[in-house]
Amino acid sequence: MLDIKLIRNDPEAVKAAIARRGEPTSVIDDVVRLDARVRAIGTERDDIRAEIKQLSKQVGALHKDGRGDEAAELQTKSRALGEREKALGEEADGLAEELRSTLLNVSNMPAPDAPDGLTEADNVEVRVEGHDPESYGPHQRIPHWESAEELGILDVDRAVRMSGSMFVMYRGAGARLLRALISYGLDRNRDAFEEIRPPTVVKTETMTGTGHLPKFADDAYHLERDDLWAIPTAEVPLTSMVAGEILDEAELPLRLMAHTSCFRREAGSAGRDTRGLLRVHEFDKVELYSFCTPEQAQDMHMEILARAEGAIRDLGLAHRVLDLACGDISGAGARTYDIEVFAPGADRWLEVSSVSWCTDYQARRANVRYRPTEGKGTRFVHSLNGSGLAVPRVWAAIVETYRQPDGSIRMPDVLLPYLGGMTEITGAR
RNA sequence: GGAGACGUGGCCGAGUCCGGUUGAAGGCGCUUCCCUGCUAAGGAAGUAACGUCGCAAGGCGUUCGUGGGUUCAAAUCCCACCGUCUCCGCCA
Repeated sequence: MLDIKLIRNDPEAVKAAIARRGEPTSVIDDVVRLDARVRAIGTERDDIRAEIKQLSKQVGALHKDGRGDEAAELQTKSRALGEREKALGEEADGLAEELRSTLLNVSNMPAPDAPDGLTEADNVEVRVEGHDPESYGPHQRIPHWESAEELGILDVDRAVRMSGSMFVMYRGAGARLLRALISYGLDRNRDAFEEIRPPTVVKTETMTGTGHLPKFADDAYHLERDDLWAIPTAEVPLTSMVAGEILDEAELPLRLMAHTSCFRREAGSAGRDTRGLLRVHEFDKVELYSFCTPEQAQDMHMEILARAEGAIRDLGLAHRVLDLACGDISGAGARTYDIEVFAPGADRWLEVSSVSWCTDYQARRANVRYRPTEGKGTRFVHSLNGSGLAVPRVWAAIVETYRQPDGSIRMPDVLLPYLGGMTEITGAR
């Protein structure tokens, strides 16, 4: 969430920033109004509390001296104050809650240099690499859901039978390729990132802490009996890892990475992208994540982008980098770059990574701070995240890009160390 | 799943039975200063976060796992939840 003090001091600037996303700015006025009332009532309540504390001390002293009558008098007075305090308290709490929930629905302010525009059509293409539409042979123009099924390395029908539509199953060499991609994705970042294997199922509290609830409840899987949620991304447990903590500046930047399954109901996109691996309910992903100081954030954003893009580039996949327009940046982000690979068979660009700089927006909500080495007090950290490797779509792009005229699929060189001598896929085994 | 014990500041650890200047003894750690040829030892002072008011000094409030309740007053009493530990059962 946004800094209430910033809104208080300069509501117009905040409104201007929010407007760039195409979101209504009237909520800012609501926030300012609520905030003023919360503070006014809060001050009054605090004064009464202070008075009650004073009286209570006196009561104690009087009892000790055996002056019960005088004490009883003060008690009556204090009791009356207590009722007033309670009433004020309820009002203050109610308003504070309203303020908080209003504030939670305000998205982060886009970075000043994020491109203008409200839709993905306004995204700015930063660069394209390795893409030449003329260069693809007819053998590469076969969508993976056809070629992979034919080779027996992807089995959608049976997965659907056991789990429903939009679930998939990899088999044989296909499963091995998937596993190789995960190891590859983790290993190439091992120089700087700590590998985490977090739980994939978390409490309601945890999902709420990262802002995935209540807003995206419809998009997440819920285990009702135990009131647990399947994570939509490793971002959830990674953020929660340090939620509420105060870090030392010396430990920053904290770099974390995690491979997990990610679960998404895709409630809003039923019927779209249903073929093959374009959009699935459960997928593997290697997530890169960092907490750092505001000063380190810019470089860290570039570092994560470079690492995510590097992984795609070294796999030899055609790809492009987009600088997202304000209106297309997700709620917590201030600046986001997307990486899309080109899948020649499906004949379309597939988003495989979204690298976001969330400034202190997430940290404020999760309450992650750090203690500066110089100076006193605490500051909120900045958080950044990006998919290091979203497996299914990369898998699909490899299967399509590396398909040979004879129908076999050559393996990218960088994956060979993970494939135990398998240089091509000619069948499931 | 059953039975029991427990959850206090950066850490260890008193206080909880018998509620009252206890935001919390003592210790460790850390910071600054003194002493000292250097280091160690020793001495002195300081050492939570957040909110709010204030130019500031500082005042007030909140926080002893979390949330409720009782009371003039709660770390202390009651309830619920979360978590940890021990024993038993079960089990990859």
